[in-house]
Amino acid sequence: MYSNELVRGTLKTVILQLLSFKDKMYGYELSKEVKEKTEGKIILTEGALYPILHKLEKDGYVTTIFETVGNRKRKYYMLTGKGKSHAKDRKNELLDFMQTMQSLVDPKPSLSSCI
Amino acid sequence: MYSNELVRGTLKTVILQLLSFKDKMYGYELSKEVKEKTEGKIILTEGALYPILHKLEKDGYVTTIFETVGNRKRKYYMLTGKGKSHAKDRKNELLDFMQTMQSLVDPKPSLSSCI
DNA sequence: AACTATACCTAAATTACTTATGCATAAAAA
DNA sequence: TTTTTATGCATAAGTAATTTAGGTATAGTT
Repeated sequence: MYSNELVRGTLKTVILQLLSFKDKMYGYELSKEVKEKTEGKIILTEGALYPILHKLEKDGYVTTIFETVGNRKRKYYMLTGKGKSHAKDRKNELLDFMQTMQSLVDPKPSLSSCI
Repeated sequence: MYSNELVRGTLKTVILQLLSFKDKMYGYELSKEVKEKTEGKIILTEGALYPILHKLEKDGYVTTIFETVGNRKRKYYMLTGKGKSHAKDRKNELLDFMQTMQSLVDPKPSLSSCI
């Protein structure tokens, strides 16, 4: 588990990115996916998740539909055109930021991450 | 300029890392260095900087000495042994986190960053 | 004379979260 | 059979790292 300060601020970008990989996703699914894909190192709690999703909808980045799958009601989120564009921007900003941070804390990085 | 959310949470790590590169640094110097090294993309404001430095001192990660250089009083910060160890830990956590984020938002990264 | 740079500091406000709680259904374990 | 775990949604109070805005002082620049 990473310290909260580090994860704070990246969650919206993560959600936007995961939504861009699929046609639609629901909240619980997003929560599970983040946990699985990060091997439990990043936990997207419900208290963070749902307010972010609601804000994305309010800002016009996602639209929603309810679907009932085997007696379970799910609220699916889908990126709008504006949302897809926003997701790309946020991703590019994050990648740029991480490169800047790399050069700042590790001026002479190893090439171990390269094939 | 990156969005505040993104930078928020990384500043303490950045400061610890910059301090680990030199024997001693003072506040204003840290502020200038972050701005220069990131080409203005990360601004370490005084309202963030000084509280962080004071907390680092309180927590025993740095010690301080005052020096007067040409009528200007500077407060120099130096990492303690504990501070050096902490700086390494924070750096490793940040690098680990960034790798996790990379794989999360960019599952098939380009190799453009490799030589 | 006013502005910019150097150099330190603090305090109120913001905000993205954490923690805690609530509701409902279904499957698994005790 | 009763309780825990998993699924699925949601909100609300509290926390803490900042931002924003202010203060003090000296020195060089316009």
